[in-house]
Amino acid sequence: MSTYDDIVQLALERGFYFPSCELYSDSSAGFWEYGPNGVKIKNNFLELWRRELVRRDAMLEIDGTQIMSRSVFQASGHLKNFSDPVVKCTKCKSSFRADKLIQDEVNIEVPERLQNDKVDMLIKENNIRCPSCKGELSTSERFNMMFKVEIGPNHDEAYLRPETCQSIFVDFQRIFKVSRRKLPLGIAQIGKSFRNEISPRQGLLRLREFYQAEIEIFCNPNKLDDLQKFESVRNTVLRIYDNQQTMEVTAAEALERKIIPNKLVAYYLALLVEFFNKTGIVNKRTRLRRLSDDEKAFYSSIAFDFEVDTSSGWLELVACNYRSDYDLLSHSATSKANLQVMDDEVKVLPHVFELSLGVDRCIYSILEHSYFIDREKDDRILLKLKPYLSPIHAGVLPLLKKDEFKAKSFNLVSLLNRDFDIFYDESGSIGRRYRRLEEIGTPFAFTIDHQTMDDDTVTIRYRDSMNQERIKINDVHSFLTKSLSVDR
RNA sequence: GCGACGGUCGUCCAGUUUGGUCUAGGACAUCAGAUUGCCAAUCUGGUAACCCGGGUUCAAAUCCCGGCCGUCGCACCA
Repeated sequence: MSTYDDIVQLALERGFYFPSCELYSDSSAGFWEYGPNGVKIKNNFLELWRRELVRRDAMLEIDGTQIMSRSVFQASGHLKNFSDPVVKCTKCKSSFRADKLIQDEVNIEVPERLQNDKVDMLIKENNIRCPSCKGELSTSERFNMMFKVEIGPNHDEAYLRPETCQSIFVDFQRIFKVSRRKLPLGIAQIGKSFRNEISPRQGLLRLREFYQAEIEIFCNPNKLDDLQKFESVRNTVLRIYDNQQTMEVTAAEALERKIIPNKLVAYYLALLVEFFNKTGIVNKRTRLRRLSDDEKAFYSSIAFDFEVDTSSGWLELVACNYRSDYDLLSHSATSKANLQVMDDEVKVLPHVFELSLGVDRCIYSILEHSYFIDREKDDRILLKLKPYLSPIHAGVLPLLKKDEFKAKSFNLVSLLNRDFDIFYDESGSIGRRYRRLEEIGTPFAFTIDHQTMDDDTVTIRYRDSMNQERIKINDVHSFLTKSLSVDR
């Protein structure tokens, strides 16, 4: 059984995540729910993201709507670029990209944005038939990866956003005006995005409805190397993959060797790497892959993918794109608003460097890199999650199911449960209870035993080492506070 | 979306070939009780499933058709 299967099984058994609407047989692929443990680890992950990126760099966070008007996607290019003409064979039901099919069959250039009836005409004129069975082709239809929704009684056209960043671009002007901030300015957002994938697969790795945590850095394109705060990350080691090889260089070296073109990009890539070093994802199994020209999105001039090695290969977690002025320019043109801002007495249309993170993929990767089977100890399964990411911070367990043990336990629980995620468990043997806790990554367990009755100390048991120590009940709260803090 | 294979308690699996024995069985997990008292112990008892819809039949987990989901391959992935 592969690690992927292990994780899926653990997710199902312990409520990390599971298929949406599974009670009903008409549930669709590509939709997954986070269960109780999954929500907690996701929240903890996002709080770490806020800490290490948003707060550290004094970014501003917003929360935009998921439904956005048609014009937004006209400006962003999604209406045009996100939709393909598709024809189906009436006989064998195969479907084809109409523009590509015509191009292949008749060898003429077909513009992507050709009207449906023109496509149909071309197919008819050239007598194009199904390439696999020679059956007759249907008239063409548009397949757009965006989910269309209708608003109000007039069915006004709108869409579920296919990426969260559009909210940031359309909100930029107001935020910049009212926040009294200067360039460069990071605006961040956590939220859901929606893509009508043709064939979603592999659980959390490819979803139709998914979480993104995006950061858009608005900057003056003439000042990309004017960045004092770069000094704080100049020695941060980046693992960069380029030309089929991975090299480890500091941020400063990467600049000197022109692997990264400017300080601004280098600084944010370094922040991102430092953030991931605190997630429990193994550093040596990550890389910043420099994208070649033909892999880049059309709007991107500099592109790195932050990737992680998983049991199903290298997986893209964060797309880092220098989008230049593509977004603000097109929103400016479509909306007729002037989106220029003042920077040092000069009017400038900001450029954008983007860090677009796929939350669900990160959660999966963290689970996979944390999953261990302890062959020394009866093959116990444990998730070696960072304590601050764990869905349960600590267990509170009475050694015996006696009233005085329970009473002491409840006291301890009430001392802790407003500040930490605590699980109280009195059922079964003590060993079994420890095993259940460590399977969901709980780093500590406090056991109320006979000695507790004498001196108000409890046993603390550590997940990874299984070691035990005694600690005063009154010190437990500060112990947890200290143990759950994130290293600087 | 196409093709191949699959879908049975929370999880994994048996049963499907040859319809009736299935009132659907086991293991692990879970719950209650007993026992033990610091690492998945033991005993007793319990909860819990044939993916959905239609068809064939006296009778369907089992055969047929359609749908949905999953795995893999192809295509797709701004």
